Amino acid sequence: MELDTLDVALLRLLTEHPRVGVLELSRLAGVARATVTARMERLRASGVVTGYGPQLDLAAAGYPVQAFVTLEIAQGRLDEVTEHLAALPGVLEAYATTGTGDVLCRLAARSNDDLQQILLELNRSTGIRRSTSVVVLSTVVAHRTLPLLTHGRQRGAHHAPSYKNPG
Amino acid sequence: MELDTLDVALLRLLTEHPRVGVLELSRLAGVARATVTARMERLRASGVVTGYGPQLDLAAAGYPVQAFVTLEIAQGRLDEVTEHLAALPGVLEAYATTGTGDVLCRLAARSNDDLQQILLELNRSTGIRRSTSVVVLSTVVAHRTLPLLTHGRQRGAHHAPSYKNPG
DNA sequence: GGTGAAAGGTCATTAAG
DNA sequence: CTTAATGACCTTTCACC
Repeated sequence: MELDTLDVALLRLLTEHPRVGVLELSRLAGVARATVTARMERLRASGVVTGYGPQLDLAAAGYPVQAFVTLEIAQGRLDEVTEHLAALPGVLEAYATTGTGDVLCRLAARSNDDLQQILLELNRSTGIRRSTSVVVLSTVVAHRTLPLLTHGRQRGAHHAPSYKNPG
Repeated sequence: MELDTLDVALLRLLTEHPRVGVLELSRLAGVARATVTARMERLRASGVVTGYGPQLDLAAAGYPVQAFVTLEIAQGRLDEVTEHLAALPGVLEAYATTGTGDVLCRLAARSNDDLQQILLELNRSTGIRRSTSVVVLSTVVAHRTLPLLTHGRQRGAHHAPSYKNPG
């Protein structure tokens, strides 16, 4: 779905003033309340907004150590590894990628010792050929999406850059 | 801060029923309203909950391509690169890490062409010696934190595993 | 626990593509 | 003509004191 200015404005307002109601949101955005309701429903229905769950600072919650682990998977055993990863609470997210590694996953742990335990558990999967891990030292750019939606409108990259559209 | 069962239960309820009020939350959790209010304030004040902003599916919003890029930074030029990364909307997050790379960052783009543009812009920083990128093919484990808080209670990893705490 | 104030739902009207 | 926004109605529900 393509987001217009109002959509992005609403998302920004929701980000800055997290738990405001629809009425105040409509005031802040300068549109009618029903409009806000309709837009939010549209964003939800289209799958752009997947939820409004609380955003957690894992470090503050007692998990100050994070790491990225690149896994090489034995041929045809991704499903098995997927199950294994999903069963480990320390695995925050995992993605299949191109490159020499096959899966990149992100871990959180209470300490370096705890991280080592998680890595050991992780490597107990026989579907994992090899793993390389790097520990997060500091945050350079904190997680964000609004700049992309606001300024990332450099279209044309997929609008026929050097050849005309077929047809 | 250490989270107890009620804290985790509230966070789970907030995740599943995003925009419910405190009253219904107290009913769902089976505790008094004031308790919920106090806990939520405590979670906010302690920094565990940083916000309730909307969670976005970038693919649904028109950015289906994601990539992880490992950067090697020229000695002492991390600040310069940090500024550069922060100025690029396509950079979703970035972390300084151990390992042969110095910074791991995550990008989103409208297409592979768009991704290439972003990578070119990224590499225009003279503080970046070398960059290696992998493209995300699929999600193996979707982003989550609740399993960690719920089951990730294997404490003791930082409770003097093989040596006593320094006195 | 009481009270002022929103949320949520619906709808006819109107503006714009 | 289709789609979307609007302002107004109402009832229920919540947040605050």
